[in-house]
Amino acid sequence: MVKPLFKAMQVLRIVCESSQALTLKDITELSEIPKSTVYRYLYTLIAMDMIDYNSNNETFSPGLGLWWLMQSADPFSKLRQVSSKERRSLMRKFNETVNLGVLTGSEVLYLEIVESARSLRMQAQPGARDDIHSTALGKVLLAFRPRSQWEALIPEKLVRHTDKTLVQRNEVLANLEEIRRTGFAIEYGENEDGATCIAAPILDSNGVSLAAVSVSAPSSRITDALKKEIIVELSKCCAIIENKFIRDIPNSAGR
Amino acid sequence: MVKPLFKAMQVLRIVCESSQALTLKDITELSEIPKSTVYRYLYTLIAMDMIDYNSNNETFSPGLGLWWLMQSADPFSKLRQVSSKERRSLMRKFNETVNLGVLTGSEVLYLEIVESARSLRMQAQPGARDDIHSTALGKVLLAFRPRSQWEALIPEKLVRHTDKTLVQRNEVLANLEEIRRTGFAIEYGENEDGATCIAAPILDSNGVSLAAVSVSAPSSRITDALKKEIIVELSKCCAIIENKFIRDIPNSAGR
DNA sequence: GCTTGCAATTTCATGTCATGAAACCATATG
DNA sequence: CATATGGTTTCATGACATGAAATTGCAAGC
Repeated sequence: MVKPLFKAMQVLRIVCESSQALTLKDITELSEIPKSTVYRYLYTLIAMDMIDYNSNNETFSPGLGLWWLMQSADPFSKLRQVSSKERRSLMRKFNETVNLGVLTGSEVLYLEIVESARSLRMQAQPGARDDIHSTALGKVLLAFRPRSQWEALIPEKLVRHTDKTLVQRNEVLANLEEIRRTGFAIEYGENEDGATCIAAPILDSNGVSLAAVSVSAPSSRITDALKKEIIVELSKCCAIIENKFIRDIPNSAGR
Repeated sequence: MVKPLFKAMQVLRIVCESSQALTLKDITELSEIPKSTVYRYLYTLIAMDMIDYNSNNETFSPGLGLWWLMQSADPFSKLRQVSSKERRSLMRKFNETVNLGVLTGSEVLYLEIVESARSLRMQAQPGARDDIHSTALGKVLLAFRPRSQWEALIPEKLVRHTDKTLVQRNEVLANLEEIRRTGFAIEYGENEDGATCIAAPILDSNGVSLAAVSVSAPSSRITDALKKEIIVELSKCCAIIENKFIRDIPNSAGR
């Protein structure tokens, strides 16, 4: 474990996670690392373009270097690109918000959101996270993982978000079984009151979920007929993405 | 200048810029840093989630940590989000590819591209770069910068991309003046044969270009009438984005 | 204009710890 | 079985990261 590297990354993280540009003093305090040390880290990171220095107000902010790194490194960029058209057309079809998410750690991560044009619509920011057990996206992602992961990711004690949240581990596990059978997840206000969400998985060639797509809308708008239609279109959409993705993948099958 | 940090960043960069996952040996050779040192860097970076280790084939690839950093740090995320709907609707209006770009260093950087659905269409990848002097996007971005920057960014010797490329500095400077007067740039096959591109700037409150939007299409499809229409719609689009962006900005006016 | 305060730089003696050669280990290949 | 290849660990060495403290630079207050 290389200490200067470790500490410098903390500094970088602090700079990146702050919404405002920070001064040396700020960073020193937040990181609890001596001033002169932080100073040298910053200096080095600036030389590498990881951090920008604004000489007007003597503040530090995230630099373009990171962006360059991501440009080639973003593990989801293929997924996003490949799926972008399908998700957009799905959004237009029902005029409801369409989300793309993946499992990270024990949460769902929203990668990208195509918002509907309606004024009453579901809203979230890319990068936001939610619990697995209370979202259709989360449950469908987990359902299509090896069952050995289920127990690890669904703890005994589950956070209640609304009246309808499943807080019993057994309930959730049963739900996962059903999702795995039917191929999609549906959730009525378990995560947020009045919000319904329908999700389907994007699977790799082994049948393990890579990502999932969901349509989320105010419960009031989701009639039974519409629900059926959404499920059909959503499944179609995911199947197409799956296909595209698998055909596109050879370049990531290294050496 | 903190050496371990500096070298570790090189390693990180190598891992990120490679299209395949690399082995320790690969990285050692590419970075020309001793094996054991690279090993420790990698180990540390893995602990920080900046790099992923795949134990199956003993390879290293970019990790999620970077993605998290970018999530909050991406200097263009606001611009992208704020402009996304306008650019999409512009694409639909003419069914031609719409680009969003910024100036970095002495090149144009394509931030995001909304592709038209036509089979003959302009294509580029986000993160791609082009010369300033041969693209509408580049010229419009530079035209709306202080004139003092013009000379610095337009060298005496200009690279010729096609028959039509302006390779005389004076020609380009005159062109910039005109663009500044008219408010948009148009380019017929100066960068690529048969490709026409029309661009307009997104300006900050001082009239300096932050970014630019362009419509690019095969020259054969761009009639005079269509050209005029595109210019009108493109200008409208940019004006709307400008407005949204300026209204949204307060949170980035730090401390 | 002088002083005071605050934050950014720079200095420097100290000893930590990053370093890389070499040894070691695990696995594949002939 | 021998050999090679690449990953992992060890270890003595001294380079260099470190942080306290001094210095500079700037701005506000008196």
